[in-house]
Parts: sequence; structure tokens; C-alpha cells
Amino acid sequence: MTPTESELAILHLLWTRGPATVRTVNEALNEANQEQDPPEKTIGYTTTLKLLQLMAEKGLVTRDESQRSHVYTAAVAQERTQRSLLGRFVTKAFGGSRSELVLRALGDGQATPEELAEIKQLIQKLENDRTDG
Amino acid sequence: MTPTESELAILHLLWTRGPATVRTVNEALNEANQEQDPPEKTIGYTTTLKLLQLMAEKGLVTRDESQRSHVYTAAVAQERTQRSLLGRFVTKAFGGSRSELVLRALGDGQATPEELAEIKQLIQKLENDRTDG
DNA sequence: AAATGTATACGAAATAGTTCGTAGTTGCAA
DNA sequence: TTGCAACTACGAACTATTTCGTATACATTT
Repeated sequence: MTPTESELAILHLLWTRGPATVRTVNEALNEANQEQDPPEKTIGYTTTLKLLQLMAEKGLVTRDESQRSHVYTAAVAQERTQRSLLGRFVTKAFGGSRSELVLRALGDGQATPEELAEIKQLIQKLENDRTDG
Repeated sequence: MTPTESELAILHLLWTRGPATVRTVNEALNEANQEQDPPEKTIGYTTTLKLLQLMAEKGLVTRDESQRSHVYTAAVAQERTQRSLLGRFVTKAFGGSRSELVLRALGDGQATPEELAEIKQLIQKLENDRTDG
């Protein structure tokens, strides 16, 4: 089951901050929205609640109802989800070419030297794996 | 103006194949859909027509009405559009981390040696630019 | 125990995107 | 000059997603 855009924003919060209540998620979403330029409209509490309820139905999150404030936890793995979304995205936006996507991602001068080094290492490893095996 | 998913599929055709009529676009879309697994439902002619009309209104394409069959041309640059979509995507799916996205894109063994070499070259160039300038 | 604040549940409106039927036009071939 | 095939225009249905109002329950404070 692939998350919608709003659902993804919530998943990302749960992945990075761990399990959370509706209120926590809602506040975090709105904080993130305010940091945008231009800032987005504030999201109502019940909107976030409804989204989390739908996500629970879909199996994207689980919830612990033992407390009055239910606690939601991401139920899909970050890596797997990102891979799947990336696959979709690269198909739609780059005609399936991963390298085109990577070139575009690196090609606007946003990447730090550390990031570049990290990626270079990964490529090295991939090339070695190929010649070894 | 940022294209929807369907609009993007059309833009991609126009970018790679150049200006086209509704019929050409429609047939190309359906060909692409059939190659999928599982194949998608065939898209009706008037659906594609309507999409192109909406895209023209939004300024995503221009059209030449001098012939009976109007000819549509992409009106937004591929690189600029891809950058903008990529920015959105990396924010939503990777919390803004470009390198995470790149690692994920390269890390599943789908990239060919040629692609890897190409990317290595780009990194080299980026690093040189940095030390030079 | 009443009032208040904070929860969940859920229907339904609002919005965005996609799809197509139908009407009307145009060009061409019989 | 009639008929057919292919075209555009456009309203409206349909789907998916997001948003929120309202009802109701629970816990805490007064």
C-alpha cells in the first residue's frame, strides 16, 4: 500500500521521531508548515486525527489504544517505502532513468562535500561488488 | 505551475519526442501503459484531449492551431520542471536529504556500470569546481 | 456533580484530478 | 452533396484525497 503525500509527511515524522500521539503529530506538521516559505495553512486537529485513522485502516501505522491518547507507530519500513516511492517517481518524472535523477539531484550545487564523498564511496563499493561477484 | 502525474507523463513524451498531436500523444501513452506489468487500462482519446487542453490553459504546453489537428509543444523546460519536482519529492519522502535520495537510488543494484561512471564523473567535476572556485 | 478541557469517531463537504459521453465542426472520398 | 472519419469543445460524472464540524466520551478541576 503506497502512502499519499499527506500520509508520507506523517510517516516521515514517525520514522524520525518515533511513536507519537495525534496531537504531537499535528503540532509537528504545523511547525514544519510554518517553516515553509510561504507558510502553509494550519492543519486542524481532527484532520490529522482522521488521516491517522485512515492510515491505521490501511496498515501504514499501528496504534496503541491502551492510553486515552492513542499512540501511533509507523508500520511500514522507511527504506522499503522510500524505494517504492522512488521507483514510481523515477518512472514518472525521469522516464525511468535513475542516473538522470541522480545527476539532477547532485547537479544544482546543493550537495555538501561530505555527501559527495559518501556517494563516491558507495559507487566504489558497487563497482567492486560487480567485478568481484 | 507544477504538473500533476498524468500531465507529467505527457510532458515527458513531448520532451523526448517533440511536438505532437493529441492522437500521437494518446497512442504513445497507451503503448507505454501496455508495456507495464500489469498493463494499465487504455486511456480514451478525449481524455488525452482534455488533459492537453487543461495543460494549455495552465501554460504547461502551447498549441499550434493552424492545422486541423492541433500540435502541442512542451512550454516548460524539462530540467527546470524536474528540479522543481525533485525538490518537492526529496522534501516529502526524504526529509530534504538529497544524499539520502541518491544513496537509495543507487543502492538497490539497478544502476548500470555506465550510469555509475557517469555519476562518478559528475562528482569529480563538482569537487573540482569547489576547490577551483 | 457540574463545568471544562481534551480525546476519539465518523459523516459529509470541499478540493483536486481523471475520465468520458455527446454535440458540433471540418475535410475528404464515394 | 451525401456520408463517413477524425477533430475540438465542454459539461458532467467519477475517483481520490483532504478537511473539518459535530457528537460523544473521559478525566480533571472546581
